[in-house]
Amino acid sequence: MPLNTIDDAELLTVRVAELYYDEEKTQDEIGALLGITRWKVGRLLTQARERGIVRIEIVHPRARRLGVERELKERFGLKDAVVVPESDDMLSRVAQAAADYLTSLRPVPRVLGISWGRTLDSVADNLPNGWASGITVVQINGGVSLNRRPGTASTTAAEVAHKGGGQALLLPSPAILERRETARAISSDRTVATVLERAANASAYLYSAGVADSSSILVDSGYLSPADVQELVRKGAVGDVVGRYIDANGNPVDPGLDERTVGLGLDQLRSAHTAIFVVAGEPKHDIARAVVTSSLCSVIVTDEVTAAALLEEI
Amino acid sequence: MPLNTIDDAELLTVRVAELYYDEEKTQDEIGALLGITRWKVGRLLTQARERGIVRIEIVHPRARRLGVERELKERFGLKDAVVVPESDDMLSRVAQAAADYLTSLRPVPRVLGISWGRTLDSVADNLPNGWASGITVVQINGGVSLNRRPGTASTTAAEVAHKGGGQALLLPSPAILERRETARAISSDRTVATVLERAANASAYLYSAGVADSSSILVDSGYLSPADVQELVRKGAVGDVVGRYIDANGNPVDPGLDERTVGLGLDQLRSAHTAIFVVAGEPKHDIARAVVTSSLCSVIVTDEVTAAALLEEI
DNA sequence: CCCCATGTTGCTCATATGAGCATCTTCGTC
DNA sequence: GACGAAGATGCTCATATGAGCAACATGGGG
Repeated sequence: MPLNTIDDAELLTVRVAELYYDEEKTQDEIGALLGITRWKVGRLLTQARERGIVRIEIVHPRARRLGVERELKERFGLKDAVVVPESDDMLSRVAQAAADYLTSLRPVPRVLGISWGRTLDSVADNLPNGWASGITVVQINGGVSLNRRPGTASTTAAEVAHKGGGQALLLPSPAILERRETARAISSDRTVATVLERAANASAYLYSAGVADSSSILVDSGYLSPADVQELVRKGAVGDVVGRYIDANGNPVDPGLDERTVGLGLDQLRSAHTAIFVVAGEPKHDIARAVVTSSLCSVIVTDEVTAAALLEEI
Repeated sequence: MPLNTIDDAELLTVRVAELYYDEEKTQDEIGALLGITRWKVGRLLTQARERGIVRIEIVHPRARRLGVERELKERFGLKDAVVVPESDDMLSRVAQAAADYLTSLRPVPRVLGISWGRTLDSVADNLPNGWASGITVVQINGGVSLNRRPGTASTTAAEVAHKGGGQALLLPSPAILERRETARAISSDRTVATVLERAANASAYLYSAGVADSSSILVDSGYLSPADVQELVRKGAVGDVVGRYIDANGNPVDPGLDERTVGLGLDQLRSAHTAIFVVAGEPKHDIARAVVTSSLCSVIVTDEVTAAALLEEI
């Protein structure tokens, strides 16, 4: 007794799909061959695609997932979304995609505000020379000098500016200060205030986010101790955006800390016309969710795993 | 410096492919969107398919590999070939395919000669009831009674016949006898001779092959000892076809043994109009090669791994 | 600097294909 | 067995697409 789990119509569908896609026969020919009308052949092919018997895949390092992008845009009211397929090195794929996006962004931004970190670094690396002409790149959060690896924060901005045939405007301030008063003072100092003002008026922003754990670049750079981060997590922090720790709802998790942080405010990001959020990797799913649900970005660039996590019904 | 390994034209190709296959836009629309003519879009799509950027795959347990089938037919001058994609259980996939092939074979054979073994068993299992009407199934090589598992050889033929609404003609003889004279005697005995004669005039044959090692069903059934097989291998045996051990050139490896074997001769198989050879699995690559290169079959049913091995240039 | 070889582009036109619709089956309900 | 709903089928017709060709760019040798 053959358990004919697979029904006859399905087998026919498979044969039709083979003849059409593998053998490149016309629907007419296939109809003649199998003794069915060409319309039936056409319908079977539609079914085959719908039911996943025929799988059409675009295999390329720079391929994107337009279907998922559409879903993201609809679900979170984004202006745009870029989703790249899974791969071994998703950070660089996503960074590449972000660089592509930036390059083809119209109108070309005159002033671009950027944050810094490993992700932004990678984006800078992937930008082609001449991606813009006469761009002004403004750092939107502090970060000079304290880093162990020299100049991470500033070189990112410099590279982006250099490749865009323009100049970088660095924020000459630590990311986080020890006392609120110092933060206020430095923010109103002319050298810093000027940059913050340019940052506030940037035509577009490009930034990433950090995870709330000791692997954060803010810990690495010495601004926070692992214990500080643990405390923030206890208070509900899921990660940081431009140096500011937020909870799942996108609100600063520690107002005191927030006041000690120098850089663009979250609300300025929220009201920006173009705020491109670049995020890749499993550990950043929570912070990514916080960012998109609280409208911190208008454009997201990410990998399909993160996108899927964001789209999961809760 | 971005190492632009991927050239711009290729990126365009990818975007076009995405819009066409994922977004289901027309070539016209894509042209308008990307500022190129629809003919260019069409050409890029052709390229994308040729260069493997777009991969179209038919995912189905009963899918086949028509491209490989064509190559096999050409390379080995076969009347037909059936190749199924790789899977966990290739034996049953191949058997399923063989059953499908037999069912759709035109003209429907009146008399079908079959061998026996694990592969043929599986084919029988996969045949649907009513696959033919009034078929006569003739066993083409000996094999009664000695088996440990009762009746393997005969039940296969019986099942094929039963499902085809006909009757089985069993070969009432051991596969291999101890003395040449006994083999001659039994072959000319009326009960056996009649069957052999029907077998010689069958309108189609369906058979598999065994590997020349101790896992062979001929060893399992007690006709040969592992030592016998070792000796045959030493003489160049790659496996057996309808009980007869052959070398890589398709010649009997041990004439003495061959004379002691009861059943259809290899030359009768070679001159048959329709000889369907069913073979699956890595270990049978060598015997499969011997069969196709020495024209023992006119039709092969196999898996794509075996097919690829056969097509490898030597 | 010119010329031919080679490849690329935009086109015409024949063909392949899908949308939309009328008709025909099939099957469950009364 | 009659009836209607849901689905399958074959068709017309507008549209999408690929083949084939002429015009055009490109890029080495002379």
